[in-house]
Amino acid sequence: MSANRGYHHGDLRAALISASFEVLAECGLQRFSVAAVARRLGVSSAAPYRHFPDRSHLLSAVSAAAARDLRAAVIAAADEAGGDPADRLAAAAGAYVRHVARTGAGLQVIYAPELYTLADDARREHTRALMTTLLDLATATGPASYQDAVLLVEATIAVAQGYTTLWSDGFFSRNDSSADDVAARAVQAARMVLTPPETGCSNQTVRID
Amino acid sequence: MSANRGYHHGDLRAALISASFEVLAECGLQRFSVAAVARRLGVSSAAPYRHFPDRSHLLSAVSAAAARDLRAAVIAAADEAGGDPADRLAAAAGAYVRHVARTGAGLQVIYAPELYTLADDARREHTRALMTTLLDLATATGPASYQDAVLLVEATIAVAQGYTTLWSDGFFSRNDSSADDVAARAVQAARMVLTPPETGCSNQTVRID
DNA sequence: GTCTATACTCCGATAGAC
DNA sequence: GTCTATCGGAGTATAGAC
Repeated sequence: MSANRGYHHGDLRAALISASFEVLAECGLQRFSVAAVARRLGVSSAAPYRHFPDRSHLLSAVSAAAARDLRAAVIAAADEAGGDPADRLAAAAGAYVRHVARTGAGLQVIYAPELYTLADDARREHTRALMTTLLDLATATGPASYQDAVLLVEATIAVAQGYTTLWSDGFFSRNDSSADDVAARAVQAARMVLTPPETGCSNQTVRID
Repeated sequence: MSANRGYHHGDLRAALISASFEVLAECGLQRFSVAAVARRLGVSSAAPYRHFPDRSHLLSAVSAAAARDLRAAVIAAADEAGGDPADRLAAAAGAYVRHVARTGAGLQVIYAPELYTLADDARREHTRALMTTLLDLATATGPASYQDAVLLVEATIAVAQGYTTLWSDGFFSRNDSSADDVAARAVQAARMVLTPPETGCSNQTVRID
């Protein structure tokens, strides 16, 4: 995995995907460029095109990897959250915030419009699995219908994405809020969106601690 | 300002700001360019630089206008929402979604990192007024502290921004969901985040109706 | 498989004519 | 105040050497 002598990488393809996450985390999708990824790896700007026909195909591979990793993070967070279905779904919001803070590859990347026309079965499969996982978590909370389960997933993702955007756009002062702080706030907010207001609700306002 | 002659605009400065919103709505901040704004107005790519020293200063003026318009929309939506403080704050989320869908200038533009170093008193004043308005709405819901009011504003904006991003990134199928549909969902979700779960809560899951 | 070199496009910004 | 013309830089992508 290290930079090698001469000019060769052991596995430039994998290295390109990995480095793409770093570029995304630092620059965002807006300023993502194949050239920047190549620079980061110390290879020429032409080298990536031996492994991906164009920028979109690289991004598609990144999207697939991001969906796979995010799904794993969501599952892990849900299992850590315990048995309550709403807690488990809300935990997915926290996993999302932390994942995007770390990798820079959120829904903007995973569902980037420019990838929609691309035929990439691996990516399709990973994004489908991610959505299935989220829908399963939502269904477990006992919505009245499949439609409602979809709305619950939407709400959860919207909360997570909202806090993520606020954080990455610098709306929070970076010094005051770590990614984990923001993730905790997202979980709290998601939990409230998902909570049928009846028994055992203790919070009066949105709080971190 | 000046008279119209030949290719001239009466007020190119104002026209540039207005056209910037259209470019933002179509391309997003990522692909926003001074050149595209000029093209849209049928003027040369050099013309904007007679009115703004550089791209950042144009964006700063756009940011100020966006903050002013968004604040007006928030106030109007709150007044329409009636007397309940939580309803009024939740209505701000809907106003935000509709505003961004229409103008393309959300927090990513209003609080764009590249504008932070710029000294633009007009913009500062408008963004400050917007935040004050939101904090006033939050304070009216009776948070335990100023800190909590800030957190309520954050939660409201996060929900609104989340639904907005999901919509603009094509996560919803455009055919199934209009901007107003999405705004309604955002209001519903925001209302639940803001609701202390005690009396009179009827919704079991997130619904539009 | 990676390099160098290059063609092309787009953008930001400036200079000078009118 | 706007135009034409132009420079410099960055990015995508290709061609051909090794």
